Amino acid sequence: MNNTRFATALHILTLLADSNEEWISSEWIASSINVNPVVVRRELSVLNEAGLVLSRKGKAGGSALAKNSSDITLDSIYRAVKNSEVLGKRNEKTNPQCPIGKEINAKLDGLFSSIDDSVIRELQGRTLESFVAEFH
Amino acid sequence: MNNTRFATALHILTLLADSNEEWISSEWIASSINVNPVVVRRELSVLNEAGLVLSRKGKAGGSALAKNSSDITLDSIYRAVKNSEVLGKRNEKTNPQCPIGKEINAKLDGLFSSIDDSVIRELQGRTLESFVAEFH
DNA sequence: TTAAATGTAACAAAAAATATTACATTTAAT
DNA sequence: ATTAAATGTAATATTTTTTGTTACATTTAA
Repeated sequence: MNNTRFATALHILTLLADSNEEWISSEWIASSINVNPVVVRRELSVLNEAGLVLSRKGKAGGSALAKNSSDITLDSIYRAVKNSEVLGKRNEKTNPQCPIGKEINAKLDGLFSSIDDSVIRELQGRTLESFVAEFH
Repeated sequence: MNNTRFATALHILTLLADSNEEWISSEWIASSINVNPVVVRRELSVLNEAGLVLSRKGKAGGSALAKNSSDITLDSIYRAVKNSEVLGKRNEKTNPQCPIGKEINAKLDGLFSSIDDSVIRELQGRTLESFVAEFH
């Protein structure tokens, strides 16, 4: 994760959680994050697929949380936006002639996914509600 | 971490651990990983700074582990190569007019570093020796 | 019918990661 | 001493990833 997707997604959800059931526009969200509205809509679309937000089109459209912020744990956000593993990428063309090169990616698979799992577990213990509660 | 640096570093160290005290060349390491030797030398230099490997120049030069593989925990490798946080980057230009935009990066700091810490702890429990032992 | 919103494709630009070239320096061995 | 083989590293190029932008079809409330 060398990108801003998690920060963007959590920012979006924090605004929605803080908006008293109002449907807020991507334009408005974008101005808080200070990124292009299209970037926000793209992320909203991902969060929608993950079942975290609802959106509606048309005049008076916008987005809102799909469930209570106490029922949204941070791991679901992470999972929705994650596009790489914690320990990064493997070298894909390791030498099959070399005993180490031949096997290392299989070994890395186990390590990489167990580290990823530990992050997921850590995030499962935190809710959007408690994150939002940190703001006053 | 959306790069191959951890995989590359661990590959290098695995080869060194497996090499019976021989000093092996970056050329040889590169052919196992299948990357450019300069990439290997750059990473060796980082691992050297971290106190994990020794290198010597000249004919019959090469690299070797600086300490026993049982004394190398994976977190030291991770720390040496890590150049981004687990949850990625923050949006750097959030809106100071917005109550959320104004504070979110401070809140993310706490979250991001506690997740990073949990990864470090997880990696501390694993040694290079036991990783290498998985190969036969 | 119009205004204001989403949804998304297509493309552009910027940033990050990786590869390559070149060469100075070091050191062992002949 | 000279040579061969290695590291160290700067400079640059290329590729991949990330982010931004433009454009426009579609939806919906007023």
